[in-house]
Amino acid sequence: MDSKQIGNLLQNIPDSDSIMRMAAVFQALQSETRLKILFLLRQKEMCVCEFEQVLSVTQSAISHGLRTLSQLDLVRVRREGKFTIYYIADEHFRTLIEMCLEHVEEKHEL
Amino acid sequence: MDSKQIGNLLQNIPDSDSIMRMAAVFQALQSETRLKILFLLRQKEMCVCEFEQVLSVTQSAISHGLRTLSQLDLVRVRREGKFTIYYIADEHFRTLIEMCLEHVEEKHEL
DNA sequence: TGAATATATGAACAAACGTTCACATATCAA
DNA sequence: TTGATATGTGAACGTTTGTTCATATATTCA
Repeated sequence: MDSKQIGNLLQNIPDSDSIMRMAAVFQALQSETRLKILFLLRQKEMCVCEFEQVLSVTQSAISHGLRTLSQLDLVRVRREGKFTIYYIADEHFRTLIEMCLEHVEEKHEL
Repeated sequence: MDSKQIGNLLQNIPDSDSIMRMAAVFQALQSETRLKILFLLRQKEMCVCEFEQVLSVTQSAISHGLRTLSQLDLVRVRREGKFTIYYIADEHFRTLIEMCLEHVEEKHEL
C-alpha cells in the first residue's frame, strides 16, 4: 500500500471531531438502562417518576442516565409544574431507535 | 400510571436478551479506534498490517479491536496466506455504517 | 532448517463507567 | 409556612474498558 492510497483511505473517514461525537453517542447507547429509557420514550413522553415505576433501578440512576442522554441532545426536557418530562429529541434519532427495534424483531423471526 | 399501562409499556420494549445484544453492539461502536477500523473497512477489505500503516495505534490494539468486532459478527475474517483479511460482515451492518457517515456529513453542511 | 513477516493473546494498569447513597433543590398543596 | 412529592447532583465504589508490553503462534521464503 503506497502513501497515496493511505492518504486516500484517511480522507474518506470522518474527521476527528465527528468520530468523537459518534463514539460519544454510541457510548450513551451502550448502557442497558439508557436503552430501556429510550425504548420507553419511543412509546410516550415520560417523567422521572414514571420511569421509576417501570425500571428496576434507583431514581438517581434514571436521572443520571437521562442527563447523559440530554447532554448529547438525544432527548430533550420540558418542565410541567412538579414534573420534568423527557422526550426523544428529533425524528432523526427516533428513526434510529425504530430501526434498532425492527432489527431485533427481525432476528426473532428466524 | 396504572399497572395495566406499566405492563403495556414493558411489553413494547425489546426483551432482555435483545437489549443485551444491542448494548454489546453499541459498546463495540463506542471506541474511536474501532470506529476508524469500520470506516476503513467500508472502503476496502484490509489486513492487520494495512491498518497498522493507517492508524496510529499498536498492532496489538488493532488486533484486539478486530477481535471485539468479529466476536459480535460485525466483521468477518478470511485467511489468505500470510495475511488475515477482515471485511464488513453483511450488508445490513454496512448500511448502518453508511448511515452514520451520511449523518455526520449532513451535519457538516449546516 | 532459520530468519523474517504477520497476527493473536494474556497480563497489567490507568482511565472511564454505572450505580447507589446521601443530600440538595424545587414545586405544589394545605 | 410546613410536609410531601419530584428531581438533580456529587462523592464513592466496584467493574469494565482500551491500550501497551511481552510473548506466542503461524506462514513464507531463502
